[in-house]
Amino acid sequence: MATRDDVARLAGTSTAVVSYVLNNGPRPVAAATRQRVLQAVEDLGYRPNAAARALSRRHDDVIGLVVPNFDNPYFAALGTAIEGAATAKGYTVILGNARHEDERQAAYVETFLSRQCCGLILVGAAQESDGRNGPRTSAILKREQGIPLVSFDPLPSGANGTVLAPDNVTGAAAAVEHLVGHGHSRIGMLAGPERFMAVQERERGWRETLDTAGIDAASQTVMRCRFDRYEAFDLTEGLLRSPQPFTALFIHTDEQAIGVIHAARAAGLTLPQDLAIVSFDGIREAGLITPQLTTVQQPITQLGSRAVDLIQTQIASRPTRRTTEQLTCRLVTRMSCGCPG
Amino acid sequence: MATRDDVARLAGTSTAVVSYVLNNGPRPVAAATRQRVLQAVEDLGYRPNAAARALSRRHDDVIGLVVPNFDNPYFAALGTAIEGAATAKGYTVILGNARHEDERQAAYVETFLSRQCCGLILVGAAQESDGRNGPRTSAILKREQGIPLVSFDPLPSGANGTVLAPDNVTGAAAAVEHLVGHGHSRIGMLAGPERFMAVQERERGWRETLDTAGIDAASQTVMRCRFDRYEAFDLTEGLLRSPQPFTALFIHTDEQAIGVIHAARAAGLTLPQDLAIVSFDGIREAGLITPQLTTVQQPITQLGSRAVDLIQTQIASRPTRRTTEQLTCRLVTRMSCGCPG
DNA sequence: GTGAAAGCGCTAACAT
DNA sequence: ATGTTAGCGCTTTCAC
Repeated sequence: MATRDDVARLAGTSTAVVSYVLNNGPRPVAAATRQRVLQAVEDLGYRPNAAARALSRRHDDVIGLVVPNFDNPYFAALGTAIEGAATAKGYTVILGNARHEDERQAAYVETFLSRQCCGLILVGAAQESDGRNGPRTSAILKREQGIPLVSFDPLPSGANGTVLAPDNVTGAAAAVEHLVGHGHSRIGMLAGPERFMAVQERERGWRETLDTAGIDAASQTVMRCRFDRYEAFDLTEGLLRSPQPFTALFIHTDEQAIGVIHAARAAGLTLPQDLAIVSFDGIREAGLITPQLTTVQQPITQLGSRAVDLIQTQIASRPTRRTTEQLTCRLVTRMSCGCPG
Repeated sequence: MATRDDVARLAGTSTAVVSYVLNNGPRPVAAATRQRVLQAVEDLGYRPNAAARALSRRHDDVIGLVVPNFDNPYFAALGTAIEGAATAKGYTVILGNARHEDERQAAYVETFLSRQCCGLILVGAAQESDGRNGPRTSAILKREQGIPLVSFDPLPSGANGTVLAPDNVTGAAAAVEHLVGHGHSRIGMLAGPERFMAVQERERGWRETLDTAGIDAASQTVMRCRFDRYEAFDLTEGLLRSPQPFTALFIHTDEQAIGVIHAARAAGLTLPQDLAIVSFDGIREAGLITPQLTTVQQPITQLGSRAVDLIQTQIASRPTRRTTEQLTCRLVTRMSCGCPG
């Protein structure tokens, strides 16, 4: 493997100059010299050693991204958005799959940090009842003052960075209002595990909207299951075979709603006539499934690019406190709610 | 950030000893000394600098994995399997999303290589008409002699490593035989883009089985579309509204079959009565959708762990030629083919 | 505009 | 069993 020394030798210059041209700085280089260097790089098939560079610079243009599970289309889409935005700005992203385990998330964070990554983006890996990151992850984050950090969950106290999220409460409210507008008064909720902030927020949006509409939320059905379609299917399949105390359901995610659609089909129900549903996220599949899902569309692309922007900002001036930022969602009406489509 | 010097100082020993205990070798360390070192590491919250280590060792225990698209459940599952196997063996995997672009795949390969990764696993990113990797990726692979390499597509000539894949031909044959067994004689195929090896192989299995059964394959319908359910939906939705010259379809992937199921529903067809389908892959969703998919199940977990084993083998003795390895699939009969389920 | 050289944090051969 | 030390390939300050 050719090194920078070889390039310098071939170009008849010093190693410093090679750096200057490869990095476009910090010193200027004469056009002719630059040409010779570039030529030498080409001839040698030279590839810079990123480890050496990271060691010398004490940081690497790599963003560490941890997602809870890339089998989930929403996380896959968000991951793709983040990766796209990062790549466009010249960062490389390295992806870890936490599988919803604090241990694994912590291991990835350690790995990324030890590789001198320039920032961390953590998606939906809460483990604690207060919606914060799990103990192992939290411990690392608290120690790691100054690392650019964007989290889609609340940060542990002591960790600095920004919490980025969709406006769950408002989005959920729009969804439930829409269902009320369709004339429903018995509107249940299929929520997620209680320890997630997003779960709590969407549930709050549901509850408050119901109350505003004069419907007693406390007497409505609340069900809970994990985020995947399979679990939602298992939960609702048997249940939907008998009459239920709701005519409509607000569902925490599209992914879960897809499970409900399958379960309803298995139970012989026709949606939206027998059961109207509205969910949250706006994954692509929401537009494919029958009935097409009315859903609260998250600005996934913007969330991705905003996350990267925030990392960039924090690289420039290290985070010294926690900030929060919410992006607005918009209700996309399709057919599952009872609209003509 | 504490360094190895700090640890040595606190433990009252030399930096070499710290390395010996942290790496469990290459020299033995007295139990008492080891304890002091471990204690110092703990006290300082010391985290080794992976960049420095990679620079010094000239390699890093990281496996670079490139998938074409992690929005696709099959690739997500395979990625998860690979990641799980790698983690279990002490490797870290860094994931790149090529989005089916040679440029992007090549960029990831470069990145991984420049970070001293110890091996490369490339999944389904063929770009050439012969099923091989695209020009940019191929150029890199050819130059990079000796890097442990596992590819799920054919390797460019000049590159060494092993091509790992399911036994597509045999699997496809089993699927088509099953359809013939159900009494179908007009069995079309929904294939993928022709340039992929897997596409050619599954198509061959279909063709040969038809011929063996005395059915003229050349007069059967062949359709093609990309690997996602959306494209399969778009392709077949209009089409299925009018009578078709096939009563059964062998579909290249479950993902595409899901698109067909949605399209059939939109067209008012009932599966499997109006159209029987069998597909390939065995993703989890095959068991959820209605009708449940009869499919050729790939041994996804084994493919993942085998890929990592192969990397490990090649680390021990560098690859000097190309080898091929196929894993057997098995037909899982469910309802989409016409079986009672 | 260019070159020399001092590190960055770690590994491992060599010495004790 | 432990310590010394010469790199690994790159960046960057400082001199010229």
